[in-house]
Amino acid sequence: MSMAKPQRAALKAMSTRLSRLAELSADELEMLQAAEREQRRLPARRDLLSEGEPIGGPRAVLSGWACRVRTLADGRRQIVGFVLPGEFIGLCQHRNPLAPTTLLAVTELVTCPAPRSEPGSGLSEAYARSTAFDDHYLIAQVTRVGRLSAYERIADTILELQDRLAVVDPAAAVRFRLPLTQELLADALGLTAVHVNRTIQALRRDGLLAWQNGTISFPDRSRLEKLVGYAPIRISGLG
Amino acid sequence: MSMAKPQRAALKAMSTRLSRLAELSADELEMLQAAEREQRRLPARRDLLSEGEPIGGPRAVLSGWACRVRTLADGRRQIVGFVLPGEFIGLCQHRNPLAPTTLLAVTELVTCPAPRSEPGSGLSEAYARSTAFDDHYLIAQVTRVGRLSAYERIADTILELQDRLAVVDPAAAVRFRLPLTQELLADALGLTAVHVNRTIQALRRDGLLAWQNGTISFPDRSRLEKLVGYAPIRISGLG
DNA sequence: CGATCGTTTGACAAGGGTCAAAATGCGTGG
DNA sequence: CCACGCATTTTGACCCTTGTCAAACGATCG
Repeated sequence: MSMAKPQRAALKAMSTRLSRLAELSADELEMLQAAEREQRRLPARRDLLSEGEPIGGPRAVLSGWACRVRTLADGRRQIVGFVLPGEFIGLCQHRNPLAPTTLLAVTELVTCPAPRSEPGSGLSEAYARSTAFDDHYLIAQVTRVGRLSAYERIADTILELQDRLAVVDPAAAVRFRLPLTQELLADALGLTAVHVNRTIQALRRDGLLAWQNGTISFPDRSRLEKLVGYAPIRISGLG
Repeated sequence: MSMAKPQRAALKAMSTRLSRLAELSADELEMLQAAEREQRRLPARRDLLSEGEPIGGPRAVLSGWACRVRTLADGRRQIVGFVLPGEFIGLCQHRNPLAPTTLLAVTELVTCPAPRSEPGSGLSEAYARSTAFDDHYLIAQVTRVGRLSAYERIADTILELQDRLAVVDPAAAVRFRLPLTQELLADALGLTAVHVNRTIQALRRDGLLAWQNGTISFPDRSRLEKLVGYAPIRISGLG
């Protein structure tokens, strides 16, 4: 096998997403693109970071999926959230931070460093907005797991994931690869894999979800949104 | 009854907590104490802020409890977290932020503005650490609601609340007032009030929880901690 | 072509929800 | 001090969603 080295397609999820989050200067854009060339590659199913461990500098995911996991003493697992292309790991304002969760590569992963920003700059605004989105995702996760039925949880999650993917890859708004096993979904949703399986079948039967070979699409997205009360996230006014 | 006007004891939860989170300069401390005199009082059971609404400047809670709520279209409610004395509302780095949750006063509430900090200052480090704690609380909340049994959820929550209260009020480490109805607890834990009630009775029967007239204590805290796998939060190394 | 991982199915169990009513507590006003 | 009204807690009976255990099925990979 030919490991590592460069790859053909340029990966630019970080700069793409950040420039949608705020107005960036030409300098900042260039800096980001330079950072995107310092890639680090990681095999699937590997921990990038363990809970309680000191965090290295902030990094962005350029391709692949990661998830943030809490594992209990008896082996129960809760996935607290996913990290998608263009999103960040370890964005943190204070000194000597420790990882609040373990970070697990769901698929093979390409990451790059997230450059430092000047206070008051466009880039720092973009980071701040990214952080605000992360916050919303966590809040949405609490609500999902706390108050939605299994049926609603699954739909709501996948709807959110589609929106997040589409920020960086417009094609995802039509259909997208979901690289999750039903067991991972279960761990994210506070369910068991068996029940996730049955519930997905129900969604399919109801004509609300198509999931073939790991590719997702929604036959009638707006009906589904209404049914589970999904609404896209807004973090700021005048935006 | 003698309502309102000033109050006897000086409220200083904000400066107390912040100075435990980082080394503050004398100037900063003074600024905080000045801010603590600009109090705003709010009756219990009132919204301070609604989901999706523009946020005013950041504020701290000086006394009383608030909670962050998501309400679904059909009336289901999820409490995403609590805000205790010394903790913040609307700490946010980006411009024109919208509230991600509704903010509800659980008890009567006294708040004050949270002064701006200079980048790189001790105060800004303290804010950053406070934010990191908020993050942890949210992550813990996901894990609780996603993977713990009712019994564990209740214990784990109350243990966490005790630790958080004790930051500002050492006496809370022995026993403290929990101003929550069983219904509020239920909405926080993704349970029903009826089930919360039965579960609390179980905790009492097991000699793990004493709850009389709204005052909580733990007859054997370390046993309880082990039983539910509770561990205090650490956000940073060398700290 | 076995091994392994993920999905699917079935039968059954249990944790927690629902509904309804009784009991308790508490602030208000007489 | 008592009486009322409301909110909260408590109890009981029953039900439903989701979990558990086990096995079969299907893909993918050395």
